[in-house]
Amino acid sequence: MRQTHLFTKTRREAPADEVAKNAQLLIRAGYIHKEMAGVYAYLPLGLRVVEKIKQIVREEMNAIFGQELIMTALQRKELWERTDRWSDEIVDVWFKSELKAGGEVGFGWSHEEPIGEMMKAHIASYKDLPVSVYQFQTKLRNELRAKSGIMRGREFVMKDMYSFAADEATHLSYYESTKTAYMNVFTRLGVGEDTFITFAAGGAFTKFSHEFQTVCEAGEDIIYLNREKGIAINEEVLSDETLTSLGVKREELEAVKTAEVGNIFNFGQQKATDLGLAIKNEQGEDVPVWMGSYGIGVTRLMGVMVEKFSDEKGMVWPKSVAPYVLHLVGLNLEDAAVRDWADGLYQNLRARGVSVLYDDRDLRPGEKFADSDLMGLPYRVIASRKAREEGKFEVVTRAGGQVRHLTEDELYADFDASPLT
RNA sequence: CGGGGCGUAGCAUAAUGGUAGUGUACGCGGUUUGGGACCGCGUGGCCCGGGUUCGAUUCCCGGCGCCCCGACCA
Repeated sequence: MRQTHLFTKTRREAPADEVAKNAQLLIRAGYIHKEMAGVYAYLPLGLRVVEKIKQIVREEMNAIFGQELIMTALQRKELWERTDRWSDEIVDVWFKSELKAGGEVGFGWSHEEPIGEMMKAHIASYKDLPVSVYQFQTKLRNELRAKSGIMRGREFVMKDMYSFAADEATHLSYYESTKTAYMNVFTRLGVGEDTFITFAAGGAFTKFSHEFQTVCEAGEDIIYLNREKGIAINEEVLSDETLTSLGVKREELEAVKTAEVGNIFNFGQQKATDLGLAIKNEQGEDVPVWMGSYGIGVTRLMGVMVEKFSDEKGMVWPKSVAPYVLHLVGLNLEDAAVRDWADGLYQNLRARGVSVLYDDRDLRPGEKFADSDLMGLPYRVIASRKAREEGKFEVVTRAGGQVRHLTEDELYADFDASPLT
């Protein structure tokens, strides 16, 4: 992408109404646009990041036999009444509206009920199971107080997956496999070492659910961590009873501020019982299905990554999710010979499949470097008069600031050894 | 939902009971060109409604919006 064609531009200052670092940097760099409190649009650069995160999640869900689908944003009232979750007293984040023809609809804040209901039409026997389906949906939640930029909005993208099994062993084994898949996701995003699976409150159906908490100063949660034993406990379930059952002492725990990036629930057979979702077992008897649900906050993760991967100059994206991997910064482009040569380099990089953003704007170097730092692409290659004359490019990594000087062939060899796509 | 704060140009800010200045961004011209250069000219603004007043961006009331702390977060 040529930067002269890129929508949008960077800005020097963040809006006064944004305090959260993630929103400030994402807005300044032109990744997102604030529509209203807790509601953000994703501009071309931001969308590329969202899509990259989604693709990693998609690959890991597919690896545990998840099948992607997409449910509807509008939901039926009767469905939620059946599980007693339509009332605003019970679920306080509903957005609701009315059909012109009469009748109420809800805007999806979760899809457990609709998915369960839909399954009734498609599974009837133990032979149809197990099955696991997932989607990326924009969830709508009427939060009383949106905050922390894109980390807690009223509209956000979430991956939610639902598993259905005929027997407990299959169900529990699947539940366990999602933990591995989730950790794979977080590792690929570069937050694996800072993400812990915690015991959390699980509602009426299980003693505990599990949350995936990433260490992050901007987070809303506090977890108690014992790194040696690999135990992490949410504040809300920290009790003597919990500690005893886990075999840890209070003084062995370290309090850490975190953001919840994932959450998995084991519903057992209760949810299916509530929904009336049953199958025939091998004896021809009707039995409720074993269900689980598994969420990852895609846009929240993006916010967490900005919070963690940034410095005073701007964002520092890891290769796995950067909107482009390489920032080709052209200098001295007022010199037609330099420009032609830099254009050629850009074309060569593209031909090699390198994900490259080419700053072909006719601006002073300082401004280009500042923008480049702010946007935070992992590698910067400088194409200047000097580079052309010396036959070597300055290649800088955004994260560590390492500087290398490579010839064009060395540059390509470097890419071929470790493709920067 | 309880408490606190704030709404002036695309963005950031200043002053003011007598219709508003600066920076940045944007447009034009010129000088510049390896870390947000500079000169000149130009475009552009007081959240909405009501009240007080000769006159309200300013004071008062209401609304709407935004931010923070807490509560909430299946």
